[in-house]
Parts: sequence; C-alpha cells; structure tokens
Amino acid sequence: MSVGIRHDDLRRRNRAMVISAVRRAGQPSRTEIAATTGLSHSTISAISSDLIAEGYLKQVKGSEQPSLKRGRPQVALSLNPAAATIVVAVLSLNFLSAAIVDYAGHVVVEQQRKPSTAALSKSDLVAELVAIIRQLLAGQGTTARPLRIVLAIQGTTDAEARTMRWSPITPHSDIAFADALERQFAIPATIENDCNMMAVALRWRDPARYRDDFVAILLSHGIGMGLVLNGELFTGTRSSGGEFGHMTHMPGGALCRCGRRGCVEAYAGNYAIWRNAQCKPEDSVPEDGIEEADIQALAVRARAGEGAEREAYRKAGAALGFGLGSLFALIDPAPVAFVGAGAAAFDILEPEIRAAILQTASGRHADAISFDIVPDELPLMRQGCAMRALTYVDQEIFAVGTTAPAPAGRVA
Amino acid sequence: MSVGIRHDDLRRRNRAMVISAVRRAGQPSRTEIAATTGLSHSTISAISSDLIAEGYLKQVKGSEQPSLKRGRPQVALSLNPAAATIVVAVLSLNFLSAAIVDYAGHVVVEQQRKPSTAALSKSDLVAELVAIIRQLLAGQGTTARPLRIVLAIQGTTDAEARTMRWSPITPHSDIAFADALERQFAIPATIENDCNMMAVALRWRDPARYRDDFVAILLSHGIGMGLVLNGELFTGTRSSGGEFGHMTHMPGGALCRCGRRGCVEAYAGNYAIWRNAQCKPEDSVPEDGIEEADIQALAVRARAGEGAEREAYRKAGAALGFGLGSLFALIDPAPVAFVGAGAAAFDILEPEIRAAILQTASGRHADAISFDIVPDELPLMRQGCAMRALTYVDQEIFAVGTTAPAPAGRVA
DNA sequence: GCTCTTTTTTTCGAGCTTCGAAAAAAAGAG
DNA sequence: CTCTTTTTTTCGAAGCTCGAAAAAAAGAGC
Repeated sequence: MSVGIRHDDLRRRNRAMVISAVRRAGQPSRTEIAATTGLSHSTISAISSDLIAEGYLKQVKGSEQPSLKRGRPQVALSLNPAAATIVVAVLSLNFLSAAIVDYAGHVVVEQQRKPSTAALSKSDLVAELVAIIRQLLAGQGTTARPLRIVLAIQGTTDAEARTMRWSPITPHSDIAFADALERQFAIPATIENDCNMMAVALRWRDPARYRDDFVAILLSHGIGMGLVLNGELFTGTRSSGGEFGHMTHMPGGALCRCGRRGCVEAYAGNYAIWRNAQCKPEDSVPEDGIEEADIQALAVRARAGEGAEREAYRKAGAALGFGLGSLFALIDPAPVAFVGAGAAAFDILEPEIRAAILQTASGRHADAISFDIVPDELPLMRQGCAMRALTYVDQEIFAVGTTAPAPAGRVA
Repeated sequence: MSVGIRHDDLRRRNRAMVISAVRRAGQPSRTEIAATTGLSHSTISAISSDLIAEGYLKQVKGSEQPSLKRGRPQVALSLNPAAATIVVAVLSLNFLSAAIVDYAGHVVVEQQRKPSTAALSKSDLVAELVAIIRQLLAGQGTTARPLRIVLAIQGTTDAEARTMRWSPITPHSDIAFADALERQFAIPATIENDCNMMAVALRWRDPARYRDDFVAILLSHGIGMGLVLNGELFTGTRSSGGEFGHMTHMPGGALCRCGRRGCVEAYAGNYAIWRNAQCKPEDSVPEDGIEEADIQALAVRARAGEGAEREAYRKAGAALGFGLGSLFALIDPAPVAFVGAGAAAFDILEPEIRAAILQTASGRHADAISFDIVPDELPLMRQGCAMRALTYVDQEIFAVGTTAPAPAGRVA
C-alpha cells in the first residue's frame, strides 16, 4: 500500500518536479516553473539555485532577443547537457543501433550495425550489443562515463525491465540483457519494449496531440503497440504487455508467427499480407526476410485495383480495425499513431479499418478516433529510450537529498 | 502535469494515510499504523489524537483479551461509525436497492424495490430512485444527514461518474443521475458501473487474493467486467470502460443486445446461451426477461449430456476464453472472479474457457490464471459503492486541514 | 505486594521546508 | 535621469516530521 510522506521527501520531490518542468518546457524562467508546479517563487528560487550550483541546471545567458515587455527580463533555465550522459540502444531484426545522449536529451554520437540476429547465439547477441556500446564509449574518451543504459528491443520483456522474455528476432528466449550490460559496464541498465518507447517518445514530441490517452501501433513485419493511458505508459502486470498484435482476431484462424492462430498479426503483419497476396493457405508457415521493396511493390499493385493484393490489404485492415474495436471497448476510443514502413500503406488500409471499427462497440464514437502516420520508427524508439533513461537519472538526482554527488559538469 | 507538494499538503496527506490505514486494517494500534505508513511514532501519535478529538477515530476500549505479550498493551483504533453516513444504491434490470452505510462501512438499513425499469420514462426512473432514498432517510430520522450518495448502475457511465450513457435496463440513454440526486438531496452524488464496484469490493474483501491485478466478470443476462490494474480500478478514458462483453469475439457473428455482431456477450450472455440452446438463428433478436429458473434448467440439461444445451455452453465458454485471451494479451494473465448467477454454471463453462485460453497468446502462462466463483453480485456491488463513497468522504476529511468541520459523532 | 522488564504512547526540542511580504535587481518608458 | 514594471532573492514566521527521552501500562519474578 501507499506510504506516508516524510518531511525530507518534500524537498526531493519538489527538486524532481523542477527538473521535470525544465525538461518538459525546454527553457522556462523561474516564474514559469512556479506557475506550472504551483510552488511559490521563493521555493523555486531556492531549489533552482541549488540545482545550478550542483551543475544540473544552467542559466541561459545569450537570449539577445529584445524583450518586448517592460520589467526585469526573465532568465531562462535549461538543463546542463554536461550534467550527465546516457547510452541508448535499439535492437530489432538484423539491426542494432546505439547512441550516446547528453543530459539535455540530444544525441551526441550514434552507431549502427547489421548483425544476423536470428543466427546468433544468446551470448553472441549480447556480445554484439556490448561491442557496439564499447566502441561508442571508446570514441568518446574516458572523461564522461554514462550513468545509465536503456535498450529497446523488439519483443516482450519482464515487468522488471531486465530480461527479454521472447522476441521474433531470435529463436532464443529469456535473455538477461540488463544483467549482462550491468556486469559489463557497471552502470544501471534496463530493457524496454520498442513500441512502448515509441509511445513515450510521441508524448514528448507532440504533447498537444499525444497527451493522456493514445495508441501507437507499429506496422512492420509484425504488429506491435505502445499504449499511454492517463498520461502513463501502460504495461502488463508481468511483462511489457500490450501485445495488440496477438489479440485474437479470428478464433482458429490464420497461423501467426507466435505459433497460435487468428492473431491480429497473422492478418496484418507484412508476412501475413504477403502470404495472402500470394494466395498461400492461411496456415502456411510465415515467411521470414521479406524485402521491404517487395512489400512496397505489393502496395503499389494493391492501389492499382482489385486482385489478391488488394484483398490481402483488406484482410489486414479488417484485423486492425476489429482489434482496435476490441481495444477501444476496454479503454474507450483514443487517437492512434501508425508507425513504421507499413504505415506508408495506410491509405489502402484505412477504409477497411474504419469499416471494421464501425461494426464494433466503439463505432459509436468513431469520430473521436484520429489516425496519424509516422513512417520512421527508429528515431522514435531512440528518443523514447533517451527520455526514459533521463527520467531515471532525474529520479536519482532527487533521491540525493543533501549529500549531492558531483555531476560531470559541476560548476561550483 | 503533476504538481509540486506544498508544505501544508503534508499533514493533509498523512492524515488521509492514517484513516486509510485504519479503514484497511480494521483495528490497528498506533504502532501498526506507524509500521504500515512508514511514518514515525510521534507523527502517528499526533495525527491520531487529532482525529480522535475530531470524532473520526475511536479508541477501542473493551478488548478484554488477556494480552499475551508483556509491556504496555496496544490500544486498538477504529473508525467511529457515527462520524458520518452515506447512501448507496444499486440499480439493475427490474431491481433497485438502496442502503444507508455508516462511516465504518456497515449497512445500517436497506430497502429494495422491483420497478419495471424498461417500461419507465427517464424521469420516472429517477423518481423511483429518489423515492427509495427518501423513504430510507425518513426511517432514519433527521439527525444524521448522509454526506454522499453513490449509485451503481448496470451500464456505461461517463468518465466523470455523473451521467449514465447507455444501459440495457432502459431504452433511454444519457440520464444525468448524479445531477438529479444532487438537486434532490443537496449532497454530492456519483454514479458508477456496477461491475467496477464488484471489483472494488473484492479488493477490500480479500486483499490477499485480489490485490494489484485481477478481473471480475459478471455472468448474467449480459456480460460485464471490473478490472483492477496496479492496485487501481481501471476505467476508460471517456467512460466507465472495460466493456469486456462487447469485445469482438467473432467478426460479423451473432447478434448482440447492443445491436452489433459477434460480441462476447452475444455468445456468453444468458440470452445468447438461451438462443443457442433453443437452436434459434444467431441473428435472431435477443430475448428479454428470461427466467432465472429456465436458465438453471438449461444448465441441468447441459450437465446431463450432449445436446443443444451443452453446445450452447460450449460456445459461451469459447467466447469467454478467447475474450480473456485477448484481454490477457494486453494486460497479462491475472486471477479472475466470475460473479453472478451465471457463475453457478461455471463447471460447464470451464473446460471450454481453458481450452480457448490455451489457443491464445496468454496460454503460455495459463497456470497463472486462477478462477474463483462468487454467486451473489448484489452484496459485492453494495460494498463496492460503500467503499467508494467512504473513500470520497475520507478525502474530504483530509482536505479539511486546520479548520475541521464537526463530524456527526464529534466527541470533544 | 513490590520491583524489574518490556512494550506502547506521548512529549519536547531540533532541523527542515514552504510561504508571504518586502527588498533588490534589471530592464523599458517618458 | 527618474518612474514604472516585472522578475528574482532575501528573511522571518509558521508548520511538519523526526529522534530521543520520558511517561504509561502492563506482565514476570520473587
């Protein structure tokens, strides 16, 4: 159960509140922070001068804009990029990316590799990840050791964000990535579902559109989802959860990559659209390694007119629509962002998606459902990881209390 | 966004924490409260003596058990039943119940009526509700005016808990029950989904079993669900949400009471089982007013052996199982409580439910899913409403701060 | 019956924190 | 150069929680 508030928690929490306000607003003045947090000016003044002295915040000097208003000009505060760095990595099918991100959230360096994830052993997969991070850190010199690693992975993780339970990118399961990374680099590491990170990023990117409740769906070889409810990332009770692609669309239906039948993904994943377009039986084994170009060509033919391709996209749209309908029966209608290369074919999918939703209980409020397209998933995933890692770091800072450890860019 | 903590919030929050600890534990000592809240003994001592002086808590004197331990015996604290009363009401098809509940959560008086809900006009429905509450209060005398009304209703409410959006018990929609009650009785009123209240009650009744994550499913004429995730009641973003019964089980399938096709309820609701058992077509209009005795007889025949009845229960079990499978794909497996008269036939449903779940993605952790039967829904709904109302009242108490209004049973 | 031990509860001063009011600082307006 | 306006800092007051110590209330032992 929830616990009482100790007196010394107060400062900690309010320090965190200030940092979070700066992170959200970018370059707010003390007055703005006071307004958004509801704390008094005196309190904000005290806390921010502490945080500046400790090197987490900076005063932005060079605002050489002729201030339009009278009176003492506001002094903008910003995060001190040098206060910390973190490492983020994104691992998906045959693709690995890692980057160093500063405390202000900007990517400092990035590297990519293309390992054959499906062919690697458990330990080689981990080794590949360790290698790219090592390479990244070596290029940086030893001055600024990062404070944390967050890895986004295509697949399911445990609820503690430490172990990959299952993933379509490798035949192996239960890989303890977080433990391995912590052993190698001696800093805290966590592992997150890639689609969840997409949702986190969308919320930071466009808070006007993606605020309290929305859905991010990845249309790719498989189907993934990140869900934000009440302003918080929704996760399962025992795993990263939100396996929208594996809700049952058609009991006993098409064979899914997960081995079950009738999942949404078994109709709407690239491999499923491909399978249907080829007029292969629904229970034929999902093909791996379908080229993106082939899918594009499929979409072109589907747009051209009737035929197996068009029909394949119809089935995909219906599966997505009925899936969303069932989801909305539980959580109520919400804006949807379709992310990934597959979203480029959204124009072909949309009519069928809308038609399906109209046949479900959420059809009543179909007007409340808006669709949005984001073709590039990688930057989203990276940003989501970065914000997640920085949120952890921020929490550590406010856990500090009176005895603050010197951050890298300490001023006084 | 979340807001900073003011200095004077501290006491308010910790007062609420103490009351909630007492409500949860029943008769804890100050020492126990200190342990569960993590606050110091001095703080608990100060707060609880305030709360006793204000009349919200009482010291339990008569614990004439020979204490087994040495030392000063613990003094048990309990809620003062006289501190406040509330009114709860439950409205379902052709049935209305209302009760007065004291601050300790015990039912003081209860009344029931059997109005023909489907035949009543909007205003007559409200009038019926007002009448039963008035009658209840008249029987009580005018001394203790209740502080709040909570109404549980079979149907969907808005997210603000003020208006019934849609309900199977009446052809009318958008009935502003909360506004009407507040006008009539001049005290705050809210309206909740009945199945959500079942879930709330289960959490209070058996916290060992129903703690952070579980599902309560009502098997009755229709299918309803209350869902607790992370220890909190899950609601939709715009409504009471959690319309498990209207997730799509079979696209384009059987006709549901809601007018759509293929909903879980269209296979698992009493009327659906009845329809299938009678071998009527799946798109025939759902029958109203099926007698409970007839359903019981159906279950008996289904238990006896093969036949249309058995097959009807099979279809119901499959719909429930696949629905749960899709739900668990999103939230991960969790314990399930089947509530209501329909749960008495759980023995016939169970094999098919389990078989269906095994065919879904959550089948992997089928062992984590436990089923439990609670035949009587009404006491659950009533208790859920009571706990909800009392939680509101508790919040009002701690919002009080220094200038506490005298509660009914004020001592000093 | 008396003293010792143990446990719970209360008391009290210290140390923080936030707040409001007032002062100081930093600009533009005239 | 002075006045006005707005932001930021300073300072004393009030309130909260905490730890230590004291008080209270029993049983244990002789």
